[in-house]
This record gives sequence, structure tokens and C-alpha cells, in this order.
Amino acid sequence: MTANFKPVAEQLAYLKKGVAEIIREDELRARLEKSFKTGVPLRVYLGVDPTAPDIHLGHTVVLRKLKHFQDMGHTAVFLIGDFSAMIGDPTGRSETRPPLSREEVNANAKTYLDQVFKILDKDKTEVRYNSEWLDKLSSYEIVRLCGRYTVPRMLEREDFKTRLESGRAYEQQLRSAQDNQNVQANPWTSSPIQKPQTISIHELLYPLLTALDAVELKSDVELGATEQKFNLLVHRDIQREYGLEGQVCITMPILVGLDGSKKMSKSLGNYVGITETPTDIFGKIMSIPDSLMADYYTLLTDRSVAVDEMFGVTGHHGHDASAHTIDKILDRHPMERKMELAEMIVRDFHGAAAGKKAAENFQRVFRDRAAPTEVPVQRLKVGPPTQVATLVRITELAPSRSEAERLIKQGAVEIDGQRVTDIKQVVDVSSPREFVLRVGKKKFVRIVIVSQ
RNA sequence: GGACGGGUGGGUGAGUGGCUAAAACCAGCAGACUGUAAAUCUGCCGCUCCUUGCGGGCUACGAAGGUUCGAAUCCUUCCCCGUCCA
Repeated sequence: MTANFKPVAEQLAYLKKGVAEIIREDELRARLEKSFKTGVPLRVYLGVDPTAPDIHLGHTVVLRKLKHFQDMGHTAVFLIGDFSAMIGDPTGRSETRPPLSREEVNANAKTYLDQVFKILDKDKTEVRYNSEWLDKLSSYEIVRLCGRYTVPRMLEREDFKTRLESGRAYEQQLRSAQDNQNVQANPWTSSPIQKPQTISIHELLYPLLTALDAVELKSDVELGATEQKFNLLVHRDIQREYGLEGQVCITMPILVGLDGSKKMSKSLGNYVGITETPTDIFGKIMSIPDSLMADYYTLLTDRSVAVDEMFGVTGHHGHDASAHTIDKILDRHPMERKMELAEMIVRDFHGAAAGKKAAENFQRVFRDRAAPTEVPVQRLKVGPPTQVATLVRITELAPSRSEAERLIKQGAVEIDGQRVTDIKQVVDVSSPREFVLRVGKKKFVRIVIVSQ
């Protein structure tokens, strides 16, 4: 059971890579030293609420940090917040989130694990569900728990503060807008009136209940994204209330999404799901702004020292590493660097062969503007001449017929490399044959006409 | 419980009886440009039908009714949200 730990300094260097904040680093060092001496691994946990069936690259940042602890021989605890997901984490929410039903949560939890183990070592991971203990809580225990924290402290958190203020601000702005109704409003200077928001009581409970996870797991370290800092700190405080040593909290930066400005999230659509196809993952990574590459290398790969050298990064994840710097240091074309990054990421989720293939495909499709080697095939029966718009629609390359017609008018549609711009154009499908239908840059379908 | 204020397309948000499938902006999509991108420029951006036309039909401004030749706009009831007072 006693692991062979690497020297503390070496562990620390690896574990610190890419982190946003460690509270506190000296405590972490002390715990590592103790574990090094006693041979007892640290218990490091990451709690995740299964609020959606898929995880995306943004989630993998913190997951990867958990893996790093695992790599160093510590115990990784992956906690599924099947109970807390039903409450809903108010973090980063400008509005109350609708609680999930138990069924939804269970369904999501199931799909999570497969995905998580693409990063974590399945055999070495302790998987827990917080319903194990939270389900059994009595109301008495909940009240007691609530007695250990105060309302002002809870309301300190930014999410709540802004929401609380939004209501008042809203009212005020409305009033002044009314007072000035005779004055011509200047649309360029008048700031938009904020929608009012509220806070539900259950949202206050979220950090407290999840703190019991930390108590139950007797964690040495808890990981989370920077936006989780408040929650992690509450957990640390409550652990002490329950007679434990407060855990070390490590936060990871929020991954910026494909658009290069907002955080990666499903609702913003600027995400890469880890269950997506190699082609899609590769394509999406290639579409990130160059300025994001350094972050992605740091947060989405295990490379450490090499990355810092590559980008000449002094601090942690570096916005300071401009594309220009990268260029200079690497003396390589940014596109090549990006392709390498994309390949590495695909490899993580689909294996080396898939990564290589995705790279080759990308070359074909974008550099050579050719159809990829593997195009999804759709079979159609022979029939009367069919309008191109109809084909685009039934192959689902466009969500509606109107959209299909628009795309044709805009010159986005090609058949076997021949652009189609006349929406009246028909295709002969009277005898068995096949052709490639292309819409936009990346959507292809090989249509195979079959008799009968 | 009371007094006010509000709910418009994916988002923000104009619009107070016809000119409104609904300004503007953002997002999105397509084309051009390029090193994949980004930026920029151009176009599109509810659904559907055909004779693809500044064409026809349908659906849409919290919900349901009503007034009107005509309603996102007026009236009634209901639902939801916020502020203040209790």
C-alpha cells in the first residue's frame, strides 16, 4: 500500500503547473512531506455535479489536475454530486438554476464516469456519490450545520451580492428613466437596465451541504475551478467545525472557450465535448484564436516544463505569451503548433491513431479543399429528379428548407466539387450512382443512390 | 396582505392600434480574404409552398379570453418576476 513517492519538491513542481491558486501552499507542502515520510497518500477530491450528460474540455482542466495527483501516487477521489446536483450550485449563476430531478441526475452520472476515465486511471480512482451521506441527513442535522455558518458571510460571495443588488438597481433605474421621460434619452450613453434577480434559500444551502462531502471524505486537498473558490473555502471552514484539519484548496483557471473570450460552456456553444468525433475535436481546436494556444497547452495537456519553455511563460497560464512570442521561440508556423495541439487533444480521447488521422483529414479538407477520406454516407432510393435544396434538407446538412435555399443562394453548396447556386437545379437520381454533397466548409455527405 | 414596476425572436433590447416576421446590437450561418484561425468586408438570419416574387400560406411578442375591419400595442382574468411597506 505504501507508495513510492517522488521527492516533495518534484511533486510540488508537477502539481503546481497551471494552477490559479493554492490555499495555502505551505500547508500543501507540509502535507506532502508528511505523506512522503509516512508513506500514506493524500486524499484529493474533486466534486462534480452531473448536470449535463457530457463533459467538455473545460471540465477536464481540473480533472487533469486530479490526475496529476494520481500520477504522483496520491488517492484521487472522484465525487459525483448526485445529491447536490438536485440543489444546484449557484456559482457563477446570474439566476437561480432549475433543480434537476433524481432521474436526470442518475442518467447523467452514468455517462460521466466513462468520460472521466479517459483521463483518470480507473483502477486507482475512488468514486463516491454524495447521496451516500446527504440522503440520510435529518432535518436536525441540517439545522445544526446551518448554525455553523452565518448569513452575512454567505452573502459575501460575489454571485449573491450582485444578484441582491440587481433588484435595487433595477428599481432605481426604472425610476430615473421615468423622471427623464421627457428628456430625449441618448441611446449611446444610457446604460441598459439590468434585469432583477433573486436568490433562493436552497442556494444558500449548497456550499454547506457539499461541505459535508469534505468532512465525510476527510480530504487533504480539494480541487475546483477558480469560480469554486468560495465553495472550497466554506468546505475548509466547516471541516474545522467538525474537528478536522482544514483541507488545502487548489483552484484551476477557467478555460476560455473557442471564441477566445468567454468561458467554455455548453450554453455558449463555444465548447469541445470529449465525446465528439476526432474530426470535430480537431476542427474546433484549430478554430481557436492563436492567443489561446498557450493556455490550452498548459491546461489541456500533461506537458509541463516543455510548455513553459515553448512559450517563455514566467507566471502560470500565460496571456503574456502572445502569438508573436510563440512564433519567435518556436520558429514554427502557428498553424503547425496548433495542429500539434489539436492532435494531442484528440489523442487523449480517441487514441494516437485517431489523432493522426484527424490531422491528415484536416489537411485534406482545409488546405487542399478536398473531401475528407471518410465522409458519412447516406443512402437514397432512386427516384425522380430532386432539387438540390431538398437533398440538403433531407441529409440534415441544413435544419430547414428555408435555410437550405439560403445556403445555396450564398454559394455554400457543392456537388462533387461543383458549386451550385441555382436553387431550382435538380439532381438526377434515377439510376444508382454516388456523389459528395458539401455544405459550407466542413459539412459533407456522400449520397449513394441505390436501386429499390 | 398592500402599493408600485415589469414579462418582446438564441441573448440584450426598441416598439403603445395598421407602414411589424417585429428597429438596433450581440451571437449564429454563408461568401471573400488568410496560415487553420482571429480581425475585416459582404450577404443571410421563424417555418413552409410554389410560377423564387420586393409572391402565397402558417406560426410568433408570459397564458387565456375580449374590443376592433385590423392588436406585441386597448380591456378583463390568470401565471411569473422585482422593489418598497407590513
